[in-house]
Amino acid sequence: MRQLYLTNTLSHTKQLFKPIHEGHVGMYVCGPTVYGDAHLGHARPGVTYDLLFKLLKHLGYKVRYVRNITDVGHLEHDADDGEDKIAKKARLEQLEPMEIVQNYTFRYHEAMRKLNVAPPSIEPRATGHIVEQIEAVKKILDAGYAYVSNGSVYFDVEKYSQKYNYGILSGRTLEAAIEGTRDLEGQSDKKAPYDFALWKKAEPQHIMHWPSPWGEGFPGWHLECSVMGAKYLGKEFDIHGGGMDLIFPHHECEIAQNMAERGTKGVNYWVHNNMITINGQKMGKSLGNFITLPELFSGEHEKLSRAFSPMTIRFFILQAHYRGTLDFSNEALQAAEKGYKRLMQAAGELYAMAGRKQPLYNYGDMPGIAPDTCADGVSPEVKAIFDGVYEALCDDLNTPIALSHLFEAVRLINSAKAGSVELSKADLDTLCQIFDNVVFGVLGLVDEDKSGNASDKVIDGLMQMVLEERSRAREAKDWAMSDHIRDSLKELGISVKDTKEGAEWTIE
RNA sequence: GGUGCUUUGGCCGAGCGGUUAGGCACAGGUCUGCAAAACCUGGGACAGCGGUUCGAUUCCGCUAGGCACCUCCA
Repeated sequence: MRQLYLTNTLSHTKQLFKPIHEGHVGMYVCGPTVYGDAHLGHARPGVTYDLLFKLLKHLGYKVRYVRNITDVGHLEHDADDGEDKIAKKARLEQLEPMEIVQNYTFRYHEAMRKLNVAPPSIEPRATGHIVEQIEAVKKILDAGYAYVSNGSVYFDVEKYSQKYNYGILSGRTLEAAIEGTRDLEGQSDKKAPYDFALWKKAEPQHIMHWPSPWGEGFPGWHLECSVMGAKYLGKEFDIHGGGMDLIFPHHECEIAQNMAERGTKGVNYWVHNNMITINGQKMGKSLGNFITLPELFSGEHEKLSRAFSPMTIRFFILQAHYRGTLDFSNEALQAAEKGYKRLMQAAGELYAMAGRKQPLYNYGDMPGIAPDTCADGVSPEVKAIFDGVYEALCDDLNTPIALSHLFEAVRLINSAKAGSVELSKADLDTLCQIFDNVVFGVLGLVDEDKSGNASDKVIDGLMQMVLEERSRAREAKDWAMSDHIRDSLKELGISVKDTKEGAEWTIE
């Protein structure tokens, strides 16, 4: 089995990944709070952890991947009057909170499916685990790291800090926390401004609440991930992922809760993806500079020059390393689209040359386990691609490097087609294996032109007919007719290319 | 204010103590009725100033710009 290295936020270094139980991996990722459509920023963890999920499986691990849906407890801000995001949306739209949750969960799943992000093994919801969360609060209270105040329960950060390191993940000190949050005084139920809520009392007008030993209320946001992670993956598990903006306070609080409740930090490897920016600034709901995924797919947004397909978005994300920021622009997406199409085009050529059928992996289907070495008899160029791709992926998910090797493969394939390079059967087989396993498998790319439905067959037939007519015109040197057909098709968004083997066409 | 990150060719985006990442765009060539694609070739970069080193884009310091977190955010 190949060795995988991951950057662990906890140790600030790249570490060899070793699971707790050999051959098995438990992975938890913070999913969305479903009070609005997912935007481009949400696509990043979606794709990144889908990649990690698929890579782990491809490396031979049995993976349990838990990604939650936050449907309660996520407040607008930390003050006592902070309103629950779901409840607020429900109030504004005059809907039952669960209608909001249902609608946006469905739409999130739709967007993820289009991006070919596989569904997780388990997708738990916070409201489905109120009982477990109440139990956790009790344990933290019993352990002495929380206090009840006016119907709410707060985590006692100062008490915790006497024994443990609050700030172990984010690198923040308690002093810094004190400095940073001095403002509100007297107004709060909290003993200290940096304490965080485990359970919040529901005000009379609050529409989401459950009974508890401390009165009617709802769980604090940080608690759900601690509780659901432990429930489905155990008191200690391997990987926890999420956006970098969740490091503090969300994940810091999670560790504190874990230590206080069960005496373990809970997670061995913390993996964080960086943000997508727009004009150099973080794309985010609060800044209002976000573009939702449905908007990207349809092109209906003032900042978009046109629509971009899901695979263009996926490729765009894969072209950057997950720990770096990635800047959105129409130009960058157009470049990504071209690169993606070039890769797919070459894939089609490759399978045709090898006399194989191109696989259409979709939505979580995966090929087999990664071979440790490539077959004997392949050329040095192909071997370099094989090794380079796997080394890059196993080196902290370095997809840009993996893609650069794959574009080497593209050049080889095209050169072979042009006749300037010879590829042996072993070479073709190995390249097919790489495309099967990595391009369509781990990277999760789908050839959008070839993954069509029944109506595409009609189009294929029509196109064949039209191109035969054009071919006849060309044989008769009727260039006017020939060009007229090509131009007319162009207007419909279909481009025709004449090659030695006849005319080829693609939909723009 | 505190903590951390970052500055790479026209654009996006890797890497790294000595040898071309890659994609997009651009220029020339091959091919072609024309075009497109493809292939070949090419230019052009490591914010600035010092230091360490035989040698720095890569390490250190300073300066300037940018960003993130410290409220909710993937």
